[in-house]
Parts: sequence; C-alpha cells; structure tokens
Amino acid sequence: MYEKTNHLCFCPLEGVIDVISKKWALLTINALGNHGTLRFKGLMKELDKIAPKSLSDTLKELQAEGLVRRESFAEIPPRVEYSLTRDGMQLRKAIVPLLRWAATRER
Amino acid sequence: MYEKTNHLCFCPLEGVIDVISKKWALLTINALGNHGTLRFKGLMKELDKIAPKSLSDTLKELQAEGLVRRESFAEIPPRVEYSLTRDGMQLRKAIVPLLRWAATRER
DNA sequence: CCGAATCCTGGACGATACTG
DNA sequence: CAGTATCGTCCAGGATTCGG
Repeated sequence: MYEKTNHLCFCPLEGVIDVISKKWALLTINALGNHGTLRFKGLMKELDKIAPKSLSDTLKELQAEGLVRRESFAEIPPRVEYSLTRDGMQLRKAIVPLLRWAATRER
Repeated sequence: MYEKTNHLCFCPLEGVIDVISKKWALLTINALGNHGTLRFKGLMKELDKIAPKSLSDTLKELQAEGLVRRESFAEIPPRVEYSLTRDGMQLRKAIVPLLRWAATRER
C-alpha cells in the first residue's frame, strides 16, 4: 500500500500519536531527560504552571506506555521519583531534532 | 533558569506544541513529505479515515504556521494542491527520528 | 464531482480544595 | 509531600450537509 523507498509508513503512529499529542507529554519527557530524576514537585516547577491533575494524568499515561518509571519510597515525608525508562530515553532522543527545530522557530 | 549544557530549553516549544500536538498535524506533514504534492482527496486517502473537517482544520493551521502551501487552480473540476513549504520540509526532517521510533514500537 | 462550512459530543485541561 | 476529588470549560474531531 505504501512504497518503502524513502517513504515512512505512518501506520504505527496511530497509537503513539495519542501519547505525544497530549499537551504535556513531550515537555515531561524532555524535563525528565534533562534531569534524569525528578519528584512530583520538581516536575511541577519545570513544567510551568501545570495543574497537579494534568501532571498526574500525564505521568500515569506515560507509565502505562512504559515510557516513565515511578519509584516510591516509604518514608516520612513520602518521596516519589520519576525517571525515563529505556523506551522513554529513546523517545527523548527521537524528539531532540524536533526540539531543535522548534528552538530555531523563534515563535 | 535552565542550564545550557546538554539540556534543551523547551520554552520555545510552547507555541509549537500547539501545532504538532494536533492529532493529524504530523501525519499530514509526513504524508506531504512522502508525496511532495497532494490534493485534498489524496490526503484523505493517506490519512486513514480522517474527517474532512479535521483535515481542513489541520491544513489551515499548518498554512497559518507557514508549514504548508496551498495552490488552487481555477479549473473545472476544481483542483487544489497542497505541499510543504521550506519550513515544513525542515519540520518533516526533524520528525523522521520520531517516526522511526514510533515505527519500531509495534503498538 | 471536490473542497469546505455547520452542528454536536466527548474528553483533555485547568482551578481549587482536600487527604494519606 | 504527593497526589486525588470534584467541578467546570473549551475545543478537537467525527458525522453530516453545503457550495462551486
């Protein structure tokens, strides 16, 4: 159906689009990629004025997709750390060109 | 605010996110990149079961962003051709790694 | 016949308050 | 500190219909 010369079959994108097209997904991935590990509050700071619920939702979806790992420590006060999985890091690498392109757009 | 070593400041993304996070934007960019020039109906075929309105909206936004060029010919029957601008082509290049990553996800 | 406008609904997103 | 509960808003996106 699709030629396979220089063309990219985007069929597999179907499922992934729904992930990366979420408003905060790429930002979150990038933030975690930059810092390696972040706590909930840390992410709140990085993602300017994101609502707790939005962050919570985003993290849950990214976990479900196997892109983000969550580690919670049974301490007082509680501590939860988020980081990228191997898949997540690959995605992060894949979006670097996109980030660079965006950075040069000046808009 | 952000270190500039290996980190990527995602501030510029703000505006761009709104573009690429539209469900069909990247697919459309990619389809046009693959074919060079496509008509409305051609895009409809490429983008599996997209609603006409969704495509219309997407194309308008991409035009407004200067990523897609629209040429209409005063013929009978009417013909309208869409293609990528130079900016659009650069974006297309920037998302290739993302598409490849998506393609390997098998999900 | 091809391209686009209208109408409507679901879900993403946000604000705030609250709990373990 | 790390979220959840709840409510409300808004718009992307799908089905249908219109215009040239």
